[in-house]
Amino acid sequence: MGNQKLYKGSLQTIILKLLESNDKMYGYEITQKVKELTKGELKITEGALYPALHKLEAEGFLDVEVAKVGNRLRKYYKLTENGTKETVNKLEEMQEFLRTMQDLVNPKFSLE
Amino acid sequence: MGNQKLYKGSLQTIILKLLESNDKMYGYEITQKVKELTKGELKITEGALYPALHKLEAEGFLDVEVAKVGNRLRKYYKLTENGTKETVNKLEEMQEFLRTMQDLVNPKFSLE
DNA sequence: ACATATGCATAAGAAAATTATGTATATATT
DNA sequence: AATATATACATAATTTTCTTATGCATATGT
Repeated sequence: MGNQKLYKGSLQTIILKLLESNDKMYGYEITQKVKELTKGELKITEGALYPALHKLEAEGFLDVEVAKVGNRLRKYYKLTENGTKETVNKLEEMQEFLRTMQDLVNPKFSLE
Repeated sequence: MGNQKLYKGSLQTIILKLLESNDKMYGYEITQKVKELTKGELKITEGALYPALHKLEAEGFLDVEVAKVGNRLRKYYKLTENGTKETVNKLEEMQEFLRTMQDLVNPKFSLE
């Protein structure tokens, strides 16, 4: 780790991508999935996650469905129609960012 | 553009990388170089750049040399010994970040 | 009994940017 | 000659996005 700050700005995209792949997920599940997929490199904190989910919901990109499992509650989030479009946009932006950054820090041809 | 916020957290790494490749550069030159290398996708603002340079200098990663060109002054920055080490570290962190992010948003095998 | 895991949430503070503003010289355009 | 754009530095106010701390509650493992 130590490079957590590089992830600044990418949380929304990560959430949207996961929901595109998994139909519906709840908050805690997202934190665990990210930890698993990144082999522990990225740990999403609740202080970042829940506000982000609320914001995406307020913007109309996510729908919520509350479920009771045993005696505990879960809030399942899924993409709205607009959320699906937004996901496509965000993923394109992310790809462009990754390409640009790759070229900047590890240029194949000596551009600089 | 529109994805400027994804670059949050990567400015220091970009500066260090450019100085590793170009020996010495001044602030305005850095903004132009980045604009050129990213084909206009990333525009570093002065409000971000100058404080970042001052911070890197204060941390002992950069040395400054003031030059007068015509009637205007330039501040040339170059890596110190520690700055060179820091650059290696930052670039490794960046590579790991880029790999992880690539796997997250564009997995080759269906991991999710 | 006690620690850890599951599950939600918000508040205080820090970090890193954007936007706005300021100063000054040099060059190109009308 | 006047005006706009480019070059060159800098800082202050504000915003965005996160971390850290805290709070509540249930479930499970030791």
